[in-house]
Amino acid sequence: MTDMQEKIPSNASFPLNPDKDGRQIRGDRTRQALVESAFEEIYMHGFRAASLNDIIKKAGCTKGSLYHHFADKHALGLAATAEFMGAHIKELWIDPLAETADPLTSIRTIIGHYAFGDVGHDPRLGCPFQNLTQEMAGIDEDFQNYFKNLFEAWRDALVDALKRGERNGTVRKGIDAESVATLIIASHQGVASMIKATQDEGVGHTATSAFFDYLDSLRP
Amino acid sequence: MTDMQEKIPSNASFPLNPDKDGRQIRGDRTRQALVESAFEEIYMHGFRAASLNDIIKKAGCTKGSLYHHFADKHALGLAATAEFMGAHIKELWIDPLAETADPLTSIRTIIGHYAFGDVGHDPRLGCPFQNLTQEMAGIDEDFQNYFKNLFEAWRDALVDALKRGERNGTVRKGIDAESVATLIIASHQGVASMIKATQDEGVGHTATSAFFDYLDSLRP
DNA sequence: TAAACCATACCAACTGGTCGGTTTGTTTAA
DNA sequence: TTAAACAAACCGACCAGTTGGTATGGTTTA
Repeated sequence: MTDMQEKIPSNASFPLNPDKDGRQIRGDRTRQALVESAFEEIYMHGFRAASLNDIIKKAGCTKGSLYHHFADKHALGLAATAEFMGAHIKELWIDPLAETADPLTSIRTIIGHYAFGDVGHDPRLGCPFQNLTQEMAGIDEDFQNYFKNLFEAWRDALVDALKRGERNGTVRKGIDAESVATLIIASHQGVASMIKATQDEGVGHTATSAFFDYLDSLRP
Repeated sequence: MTDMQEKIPSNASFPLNPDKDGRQIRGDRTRQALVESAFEEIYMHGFRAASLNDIIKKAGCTKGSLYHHFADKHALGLAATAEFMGAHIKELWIDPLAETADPLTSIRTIIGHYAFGDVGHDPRLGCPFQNLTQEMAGIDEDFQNYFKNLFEAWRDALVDALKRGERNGTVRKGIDAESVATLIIASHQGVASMIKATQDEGVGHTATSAFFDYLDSLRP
């Protein structure tokens, strides 16, 4: 259950050999189909409301396969979460921030991606991270820990980039990088939340305008 | 079901007559107990996970009473939502903003209440509005409409106050009041969301510091 | 009496999870 | 080169428990 979380991300080399249907890769394919359909069902209905029967239907396998690969629903959900959410935050936030010399511009670009809806998910369905976080926080320790770690990595990437900006003169000196980083994430999450609440993407554009002004206020 | 939404808020004059146990007020009392325990259960477990059996147990009545007063779970949830959430937003935001001459200071005070946890709910359980919004938005039209209206009233109160501040010189002229108001709500919701996600109230204090700086940047 | 109010027993649908058994691919040994 | 032995992968009927909701009859009050 706990080692599941560490085991999942290491499936990078799939498909190994799509032609030969060996025992190993057949199992891997079933498992991958389960994880993918689990993520979709969880994203659309939430973890608790996601039905295992629907998940296996979408994955094209049966209960037996599911419980061969995963101990229980909890382990499946954790696997799906780790595989997709971690990758999303890493690709869209952590990696771009890691080396940028001008963090405020980078952040503006990233937020712009969200505002214009090319981040791979329907904004009206909410941010997957936000959705699951709100549902599972406080009721499941394993999900809780995963969120906490992911959030810390996210915020640390922002803090590092902001401090780098302070040193090279693209960010006003004297700001509290941790505080600003936290507010940036919170604002972003909040906007996603409001878009979902109102089912109106216009809210995102409206808020983004003021958010960009805020970013500018952090310039020297 | 739809008229329920309009019927609920007009119970302002409760209790009517606690001494005389007439038919009318006996029913009102049962109904009120149901609405209250429904709100608590929904707040703690979410709407879908809230069990009607638990609700009637906490309310001290039975299924018969419940389905005498409400058409179904949906109507009960809507009633509880309208009664408690609407009142909360009105008391904490809309009323104080309605007449203030210095909106930025008022907003700072309101956010301060949340940051120091004296708003009547455990921050780690999340904001009730935020919780329900995230769960029900996009899957239930009636809840959706209620959220949309409440959010608009909330934002309008902020916009009016900010424009008033622009006129009387407590707010910098030339800001986009709608945009700023939207970002303020989003930030606040986002912070609540992050506190719940990390189960760490310190996040609120950290983010609030940067948020106060942002408010100051809106001064003349 | 009539109507509002409440209690109990009950229902079909669905939940996550289990289990005995079958299929399939690999390994071993003759 | 076969065939036996083995284990991973898979199947689907089934389980107990819970859900929201209903049917029906009794009680309280105007």
